[in-house]
Amino acid sequence: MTFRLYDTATREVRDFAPLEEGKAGLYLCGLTVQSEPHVGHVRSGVNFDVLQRWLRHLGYDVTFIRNVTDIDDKILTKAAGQGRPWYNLAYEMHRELDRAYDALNVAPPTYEPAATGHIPEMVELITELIARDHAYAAADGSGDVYFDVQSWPSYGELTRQGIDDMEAAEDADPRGKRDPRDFALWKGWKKESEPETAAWPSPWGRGRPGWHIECSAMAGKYLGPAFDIHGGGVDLRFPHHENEQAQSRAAGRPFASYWMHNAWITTAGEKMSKSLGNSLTIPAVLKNYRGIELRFYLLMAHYRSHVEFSFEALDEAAVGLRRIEHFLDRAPAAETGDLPADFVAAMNDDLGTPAAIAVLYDAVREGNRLLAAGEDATPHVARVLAMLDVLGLHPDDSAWATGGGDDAKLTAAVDALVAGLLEQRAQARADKDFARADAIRDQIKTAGIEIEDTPSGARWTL
RNA sequence: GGUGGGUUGGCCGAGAGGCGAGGCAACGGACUGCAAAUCCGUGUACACGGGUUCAAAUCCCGUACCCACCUCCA
Repeated sequence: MTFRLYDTATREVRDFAPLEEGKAGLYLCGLTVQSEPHVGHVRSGVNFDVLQRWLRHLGYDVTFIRNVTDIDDKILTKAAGQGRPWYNLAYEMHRELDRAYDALNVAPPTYEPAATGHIPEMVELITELIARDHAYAAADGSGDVYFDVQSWPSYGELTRQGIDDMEAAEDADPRGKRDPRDFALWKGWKKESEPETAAWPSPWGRGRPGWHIECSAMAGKYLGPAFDIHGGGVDLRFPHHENEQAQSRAAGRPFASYWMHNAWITTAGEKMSKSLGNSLTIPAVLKNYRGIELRFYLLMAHYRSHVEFSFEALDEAAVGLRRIEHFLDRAPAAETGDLPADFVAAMNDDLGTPAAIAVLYDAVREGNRLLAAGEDATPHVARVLAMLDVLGLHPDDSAWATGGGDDAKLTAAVDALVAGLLEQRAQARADKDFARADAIRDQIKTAGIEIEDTPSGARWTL
């Protein structure tokens, strides 16, 4: 059975056929590091992390490039408003993003290039485009360089739009554009409003890169002129990905074979954005939820499905996850085993994580049934661990071991205290003094600790 | 105006012509001193109106409503 994935360009699920046998090259448009990451931002990170893990599981040698955009209008404006250097803001938010990815067990890519580190590659690409008559330096002396969309007949092919049907942005400054739909490859330095640190030398004067060119340049540098899969959020299809493809192909690079786009996470029916406040930033959510719970929640929906975020749904996901964890807690330890065929089929079908999780629950239920019957559930434990592992949800994964020493010490301390009380309760139960036994249980419960009686004695959980 | 997507049970969320994915909640049962945990059982869901078909949530036509993108966006 082969891996199949939905390709936005062809609008159909297609067999994955890599350019080079046994290898897979992935490029994901990462974030513009201008504010704290929120739940919506990390979705593509988690989705592509699952893709990366699945391709590796299938035996592919994966090269995964996920960029960071560390210079753009917003960063400049925001940093100026805060009275600090733009690079300081971008760097801080980049570190914040790394923490969010770590908390969700999003494995690092092969490399995470930043736009500002690849100015020469972009200049090179722009030069090539000018030489091929697909780009031009603005005649108004602004130092801007634009891509000439009229010079590229297949412009619009990715999103199936004809140039004539596109609305030109009403608020777009026409500047030196030949056509209002031409987009900036290079933005000339505006001395009066932009810091000199945000301007790099180029054949067209000092300036900074347009948004789209960085991805074409970096994908080209690390993955070559042609690579397998390019991904990002649906909003990036146009203009970002359309432009990336146009400028890359116009420069003679075939570019991506498959395009993957994840759907939105909205709140109150709206796109998440800074205007909705900070309650949904990753640091805020992680105050009340574990990273593994958020990751599980994100994987319960298919990556191409729109998700209406709610804390109620996140709570439900967390409860469901705890059932899986509880099974592993009480079942005998086992090594990670093989994946059930149904799980593999679900994942091979365009990363069908919801169907895959259904298989996971089937294994948990059957394992619990065997445990209740006093039979050997080891094979089911092995299967469950294998499935969790490939989804990045393995409980022993070091990513979940946050807090470190203090947490462990605290757990040990609580365990000692609760153990004493449980001993008293066990004695009371042995004496049939159930009133006293229940009083002890209530006392422990008041502290937020649940007691559960098992054949081998009582156990506690927070 | 152009392009793409959506509407599934109390809730979340899969599926894409024929056995009711799965989860959460609820109810009944088993187990338990009582619980908890666990297991077993319980639901006649597919926006609306037509059509095709032996068979439609799934295909076709139409209608309604919602959303995204159209050069800042995960």
